[in-house]
This record gives sequence, structure tokens and C-alpha cells, in this order.
Amino acid sequence: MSPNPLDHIAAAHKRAFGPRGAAAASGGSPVIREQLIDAAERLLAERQVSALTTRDIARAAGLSDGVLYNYFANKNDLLVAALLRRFEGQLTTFEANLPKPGEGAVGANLAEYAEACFLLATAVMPTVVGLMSEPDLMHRFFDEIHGDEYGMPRTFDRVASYLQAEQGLGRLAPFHVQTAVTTLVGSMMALALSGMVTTRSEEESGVQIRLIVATLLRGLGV
Amino acid sequence: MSPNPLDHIAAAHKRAFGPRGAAAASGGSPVIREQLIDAAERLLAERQVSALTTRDIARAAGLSDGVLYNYFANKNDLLVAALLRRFEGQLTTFEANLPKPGEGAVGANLAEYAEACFLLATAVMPTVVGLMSEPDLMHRFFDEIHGDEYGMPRTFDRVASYLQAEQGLGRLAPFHVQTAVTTLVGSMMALALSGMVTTRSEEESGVQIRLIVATLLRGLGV
Amino acid sequence: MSPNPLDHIAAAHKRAFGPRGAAAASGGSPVIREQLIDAAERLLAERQVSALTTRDIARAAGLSDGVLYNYFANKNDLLVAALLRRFEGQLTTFEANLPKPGEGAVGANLAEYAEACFLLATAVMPTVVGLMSEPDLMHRFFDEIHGDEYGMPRTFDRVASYLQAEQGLGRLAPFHVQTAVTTLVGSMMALALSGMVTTRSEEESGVQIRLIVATLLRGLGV
Amino acid sequence: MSPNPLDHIAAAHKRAFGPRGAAAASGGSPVIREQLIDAAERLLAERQVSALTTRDIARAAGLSDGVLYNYFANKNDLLVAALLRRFEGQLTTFEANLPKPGEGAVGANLAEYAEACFLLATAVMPTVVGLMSEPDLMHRFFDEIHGDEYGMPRTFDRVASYLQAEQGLGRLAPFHVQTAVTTLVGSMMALALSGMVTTRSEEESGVQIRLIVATLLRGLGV
DNA sequence: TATGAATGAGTCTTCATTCAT
DNA sequence: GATGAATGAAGACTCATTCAT
Repeated sequence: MSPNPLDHIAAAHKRAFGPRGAAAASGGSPVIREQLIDAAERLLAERQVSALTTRDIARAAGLSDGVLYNYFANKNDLLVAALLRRFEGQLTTFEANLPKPGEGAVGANLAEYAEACFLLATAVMPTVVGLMSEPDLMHRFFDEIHGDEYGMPRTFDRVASYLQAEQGLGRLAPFHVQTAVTTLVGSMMALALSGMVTTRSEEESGVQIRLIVATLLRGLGV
Repeated sequence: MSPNPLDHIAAAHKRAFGPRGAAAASGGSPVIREQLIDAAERLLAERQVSALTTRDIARAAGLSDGVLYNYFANKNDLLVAALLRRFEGQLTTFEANLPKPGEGAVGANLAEYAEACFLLATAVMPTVVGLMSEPDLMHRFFDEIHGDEYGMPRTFDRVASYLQAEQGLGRLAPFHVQTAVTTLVGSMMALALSGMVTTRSEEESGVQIRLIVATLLRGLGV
Repeated sequence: MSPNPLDHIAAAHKRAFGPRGAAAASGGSPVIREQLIDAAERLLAERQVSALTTRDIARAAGLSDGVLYNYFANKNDLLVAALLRRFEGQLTTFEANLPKPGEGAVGANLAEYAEACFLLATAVMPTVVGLMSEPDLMHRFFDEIHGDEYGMPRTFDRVASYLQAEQGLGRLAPFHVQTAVTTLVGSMMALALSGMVTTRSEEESGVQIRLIVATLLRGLGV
Repeated sequence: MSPNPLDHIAAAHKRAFGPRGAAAASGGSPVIREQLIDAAERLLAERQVSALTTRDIARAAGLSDGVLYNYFANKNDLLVAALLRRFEGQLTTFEANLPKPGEGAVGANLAEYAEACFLLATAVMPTVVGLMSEPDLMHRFFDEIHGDEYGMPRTFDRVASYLQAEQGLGRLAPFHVQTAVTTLVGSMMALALSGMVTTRSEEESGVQIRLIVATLLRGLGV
């Protein structure tokens, strides 16, 4: 396991913003590149990826319609860069304030992990779902991320690290970590996904999360 | 709870194919109607709903561009009918061969339920996810199915019924059924969702499923 | 001047409903012909001619979509027949209750003529105006009526006959009849036309009409 | 009454061609805008407004199918601009060379006014009548011109001003001006309207006009 | 002969991409 | 390099007309 589970993203990010991406067209000032990506990322927070037009992005960036093609081979290349940046931000938020192994109560910590997973999934789901309607874009996105696994594995790793550490400290039984992770993260993803269809209060979500964590804890032999 | 949890779909199905649907346009031979829905359903198995054009459907059905509007008020009406039919088939498959309460080993039964859930989720997920990018269509679909939730609840009910029955027979402890269902189905959904992005062998999936079930069973106190 | 100013219409009517029209296609029961024309005429009272579809007409007639082409060469032929019939009805209404020369006060009679002209123009204008957006149809219509002049001349003749008769009886000065007619009928047409754009109460229209008639009467030397 | 009764049009014209119109889409070179409007105006001289397709206009302007939408929000916006320009030209022509109060003979002057009205009505009638079949477009047009009445009032005002001025100079009796105007303009409109259906030589029209004016003058008490 | 379903040309509109300036 | 206007393919939908039954 890499020391920093976000390395993959960082690498992909560098790739997309470095010479390779720039070489896609003519080169040019990196400032404009950034403006375009920022604008696209901003719009991505409001709309489905399929609802973004090149003109919208250019206008949001305060640039002209055509610049895009001086920095990216086509619309999708820009979108991939924006998606990566957006995703990176969301994972950074996810990582912040996660409880550390050995500190606090294990049960409460796990609940915090669960909630963080739920919030991440809730934030990410609309974009991911929108992405799935654009097979081209989706493949480009996941290719750029370099492996076949990305968002979920990253989250998985983080949770897995925590569980392993607690196991090492003797605060958790020696259960099969991957199963625990799949079950925990999976349930949170499912909760987030169903939340896109059903309306559910924050409180209801909280109750659901706690019940799932409790069940899981018991299932894992405390 | 209705004797057959699929009654809603059957009803919606009838509605979409009966007088209402027919009245949407001029009526016409049910044969062509079927051809259109079949063609759309077929394409739905290959592509996202948003990637279907009226021309594609007509061509796949071996019909001319305009026919659609002799049988459906608009493109979405046809798509809803196709989605319903597709969904119905998938739920029927799901229902087939589910173990009955009191028969066989509880653990093995639950694993079968889990696998059925996984297969259903795997089959349904692409369509559901694609549907989420088309709010209009999604609402039409869920309205037709009548209820804000559909696929998941139907699956949930089925699993819940089984668990309750086994609890009644004393073969399972009196745990909180809803939590168990959410965790089980949720994990399977997550597995399916991640399967859309990651490639995973059938065997790997099988292992994952069994481990999750085992964990869950222990978590539920037998 | 022909004894009956409606002869032209009657003739055109006969032409459109007789062998010639029927021969346009295959012949067939005159009943269905009538049903089609009646339905079209009915719809013509509600909508612009350009808003009528063959399907609407067939449905309104309780017949199938295709029959039309057994009785008419095309949609426009049917519409022409319906327009003729509608027009005939409106002219018949116009003729009813017109005061007779020698009876009553000349001034009051002329006001009645003016009002009848106004009502006719108001009834006819929407159809005529709608017709003008369909050059083909308009030409067919006027050709069918056989001369280049039709609705207006018919009205003109009627008013002219009255004025001449009153002149013959010595109740009106020997002014130039055609000028009087053009001015009277023309003003009523203009009033009707502007009424399609401006909203005007019946009372306001009445005042306008009376003022115009008074001016005209004085202008004609009583 | 504003010093120049055409101010409203001028204002509307400026509005349609200024920032508002430009803001409708992206802005862009006014040259192409003009080409589009010119092309539409040209076609408007030949056909009813309802017979213009976006493709026809683009082709007539020597431009591609989609340009329109770089300058106008939709087809109707372009048509409104073209209608305004066309109308403005026609009203300008109408205004040119109208005799001034106090100069020349009153009778001859009035005949000139009448003829100008006839020519204006003849030019405007086809468009106005065609416009009536397109309620949306008509409302847009009249809103742009700001007021429920436009062409007619503008003409009316002009004639009314002349008559009032002559009355002030004592060259005309103090008759009811509005009635005179309605009768005069109305007769000319009717003459124009009937000219759309009947063929009439210029000479015949001239005779008609003069007779009507003579009748009217007498009717108004000199 | 009546039916009514199939046809397909034609309508408006959108938007990624190109390219002359 | 930047601009931003022109392009034109593509999409959903309408409806007069045809024609097999």
C-alpha cells in the first residue's frame, strides 16, 4: 500500500496539467488552462457533466469560445481535467478530520468513518452518475486516473488502514479487513445512491448509519 | 404487504401497454408497438438511456422514423415502456429460485439471497444510473411504477419477508430486520456499482459475497 | 346583375359537391363526403385553416384517416369545399332580415345594412385572414368560386341593389352607387379588421357604425 | 401627441437592433445580423411570414443554417426584427410628400392623403394579414412596437393632424375628426384588402379613391 | 370500398469544432 | 496566441399521403 493513498490522483493530476496535457494542443499560458479548468469544475458542482457546453465553460472562465482548443484536444479532455480536480478536492475533504487509530473510542471512530464515507459518496455520486451517461468521458476519466480503480479503492484504503492499525493496537478483533471495508463503504454508497432517489432527512440518515455500524461491529466480533 | 410484491410492476406494465399507452397516439397494431418496445429494450441493454435516439430505435425495429409517434405520445413514453419491461424481466429473474424459509441451511439461503441481489443490482444499475441523468424520464418511470421508491423496496421487501419468516421459525435471532436488509442489499449494490468501474471475476465476486454474508450473520447475532 | 347574387356561390357549391369533385377520386357515397365537409366546416369555425390536420378532420367526422382521399384529390380540395360551405352559410345569414326598399326609414335601413356588413365581415375575416397564409388554398378557393370576385362583390351587389331601388323610389338622391357601396362596405370591413387587433365593445362598434353612416348619408346628398 | 408619430417605431427599431437584440444570443458582427434581417425582409416582400423557414432565410442570406441562433434567440426574434424594419420603411414612404396644411387645394390634398393611405395599406396588408395567423409573432411584434395598436393609429394620427390643422385654418368645417379619419382610412384599407383578391388597374383604383374622397368631403359639410 | 398504419420529408433548434483575423 | 463567428450535423417531432388488407 502506498504511503499516501492519494498518490494516484496526484499523479494523474500532474499528468493532466503537465506537459502532456499542454502538448495536446499548442502549449500556451498555464494561467488560461487553470481558468478553464476552474470554470468547468465550478459548473460541475451545479450541473451534470452532460449539461456543460463549451460556450458555458468559456463564458464562466471569462474567455473566448475557441481558447479551449489551444489547451485541450477537445471538450472531453478539459472535462476530464476538471473532473479530476473536483474529485481530488472531494477526497481531500474526506480525509480531513478522520479520527486517528488509538485515539477515542473505536465504535465512535468507526461511526465517524462511516459518516465521512456517506458524505463523500453523497458528494461524489451525482457526478459519477452523470459521468456514466457519457461512456467516452468515463473511460477517459478512469484511464487518466491510471488504474481501473480509483475513487472507491482510495476510500477503501483509508478505511482499511484505520482498521488494520486498530487491529495492530489490539483494539479490534483480527477479522477479514477487506470484507469489513466493502460492507461499510458499500452500505454508505448504497445509502447515498438511494438518497438521490428518495428524500431522507439528515437525522434519518444518521440513524441508518449508526444501526449499520453497530451491526457491522457485532458482526466483526467487536 | 401485497401477496406478490411485483404486483405494482405488473400493474404499471399493463397500464403502459394497455389503453392508456394506446390512447397516447392513435392506437394501432400491437405488433408494431411490441417491435418498438423490444427494440428499445434491446438497445437499453447496450447503451445508456440517454444515448438512444428515436432514429436508432426505429432503425433497430426495422421501422421508419415517424412510427414511434403513432404509438407513443413522445420518445419518453416509449422509453418508459421499455424501461418497465426491462425492469420487470430483471425482477422476475431475481425472484426465480429464491430459497424458501425453513428449507435448507439459513446461511446458504442468505448467501443465495445475497447473490440474487448482487446479480439484480448488476443488471439494473447501469439503467438506473443512466436514468438519473434524465430527471424527466426518471420521474415518469417512478410515477408509472407508482411510488417514489421501487426497485430497491421491491428487493428489500423480498429479503425482509424471508428474514422475518426465518425469525418466526426460530431459525434466526430477533434482530432489527430493516438494518439487516439495508446492510445486505446495500453491500450488494455497492459491489455492483464498483463492478461498473472495476473489472472483477465472477469468482472474486463470489468470495466477497460470502464473506459479507458471514460477517453480517455474525453481526446479527447468528 | 343576376337575380340572385348568391348564384355564383351556389354554382361553385354544386361544382364542388357534384360529379367533378367526386370524380377527383373514385366516387363513393355522398354521405361520407358530407360528413367530411361538415367536420371540416365545424373545425373551421374554431381554428385557422392552417391548424386543421387531415387526422383532426377524419376524427371529427368519425371516419378513418384515409377516406378523405377517396373523395378528394387532396387535403386542400376538401378544405375548399368546406370553406365554400362555410362562406355560403355566412352570406345566407347576412341576407336574412335585411330591410326592403321602400319600407321603414332610409337612414335606419342603411344603418341596418351597415351593421349586417360589419357582422358579416367580423364573421368572415378570421377565415379569410387565415386563408391568406395559404396561397395555394386561397387561389383554389377563389378559382372554385369561378371569378376573381366573390365575397365582397356579393355583399356589394346586395347593398347596391338596395340603394338603386331606393333611388328608383325617389327616397335617395341619384349619387354614384358604387362609390357609396365601396365606402360603406369598406368602412365596415376596416372596422372588423381592426377589431381583430384591438378589443372594442359592441357598444363602441355601434357608435362608430352610426357615425360613419351619418357621414356617408350627408356625403351622398341625403 | 409626440412631434413625430414614428418615434415609437424608431425606438422599437433601435431596441430590436441594439443591445437587447444582440444580447438575445452572443452578439456578433452587426453585418451578419443585417444580412439576416435583410434576407428575411426581402422574403417577407414575397411570402407570408408563416411561409419562411429558418433554412430559407439562411440560404437567402448566403449563410449557414445555424447562424441565426448566434444573433437571435429564435426564429421569431429575427422575424420581428425583419417585420419592424419592413414596417418602418413602409411608414417612411407613407410620410414622404404628404401635403402640408394651408398649402394647395384642400380637396386635392385630401386625395393625396387618401392615395398615400391606399398605397400604405396595399403594401402593409399582406404582412399584417399574414401576421394574424401567428398569434405569438403578432404579440411580439405589437409588444415591440409598444401599444396594442400601431400601424393604423400611426396613419390615423397623421391624417387627423392634417384635418385638424385645416380646420384650425378655417379651410375645413368643424366636423367630427375621428369619424372622418375612420371612414377615409377604412375605405382605403378596404380598397387595399379587396385588391388582394380582385385584380384592379391603377387607374380604376384612382377613380375609386377620388370618388370616395369627394363623397366624404361632401359628407363632412365641405 | 373503407381502414388506419407506415412512411419520410421537412421544421426548429443546439452545440462541438474550425479558422480567418 | 487569442478571438468569436460560421459551420453543419444531429436531434425530436409533425403530418399529408400512400397502400396492403
